[in-house]
Amino acid sequence: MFIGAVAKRVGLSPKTVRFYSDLGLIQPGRDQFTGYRSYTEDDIAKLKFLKNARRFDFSISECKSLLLLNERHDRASFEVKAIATRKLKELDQALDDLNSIRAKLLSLASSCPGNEDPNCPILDAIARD
Amino acid sequence: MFIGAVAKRVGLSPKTVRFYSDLGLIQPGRDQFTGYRSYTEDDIAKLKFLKNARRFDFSISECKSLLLLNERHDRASFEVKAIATRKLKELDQALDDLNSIRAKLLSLASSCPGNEDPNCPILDAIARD
DNA sequence: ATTGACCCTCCACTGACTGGAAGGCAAAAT
DNA sequence: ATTTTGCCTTCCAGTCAGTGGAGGGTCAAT
Repeated sequence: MFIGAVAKRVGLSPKTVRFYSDLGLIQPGRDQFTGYRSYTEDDIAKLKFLKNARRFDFSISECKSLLLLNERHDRASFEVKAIATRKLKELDQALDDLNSIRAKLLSLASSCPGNEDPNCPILDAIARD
Repeated sequence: MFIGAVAKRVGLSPKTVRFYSDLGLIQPGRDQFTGYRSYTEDDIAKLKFLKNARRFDFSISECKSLLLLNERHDRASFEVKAIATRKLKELDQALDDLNSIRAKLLSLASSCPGNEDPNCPILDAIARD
């Protein structure tokens, strides 16, 4: 199957699929006459795996590791869990940061009249030394 | 004041301060003989403003708008509040996304034994079509 | 005279793509 | 028969907000 049809089936853009093949995450064959990238069902399964892994905010590099673990049948589940746990920590950190920002901004926005008047506690807070 | 001292006082790297002057966010004068960027107290206040605004996840472009509003004394507070409210929506969206990711990943990680065994529900979930 | 601490500009890199130009190939519409 | 369309290819540039480094000028102290 060629890249356009593959992309549609997997739910990625052809650009992204090409990008993943440039990175060596997937090694599609080539049509002997046209030079088109040619994907097997196995390649397509890997692309789906990548798409799903990316949705968990795993980096490309982490996705590569997970892909390898998925193929390595003598893996240990703790190897996978370690990656997931590290990602969870990152997510928790990011959530804490965003929550803190959100709370501060919400409080400032709430105290801002939002009228024609120039006086604005949001600007005051940002300008505060 | 020159860029190194300014950066220290504001809490940004000299690179970043230079970057902001390249973007035209701040227009420091130049030392007539050395060509060094030369910052007034006003410039330093603006840099602090930028640093604080960036901490709220405002983009550089939004920071520029906020900076202009802060200087424009005939502004209306609703102009500022509109930017803040839009950012709050973005933050809420990002938080929802992250929370959903986190919940799914946590549930998967919890169901993974994390032992020497190859069987792993995390990989199973990612590989699932 | 030289060292060290500043400063300058310019280029390249990050991550994960996206957009677009320029061109090849094959089938379908005119 | 020709043109259009719709694939596909490669390569270059841009996104965002910086960071890192090379190569070189300036200044005070040693």
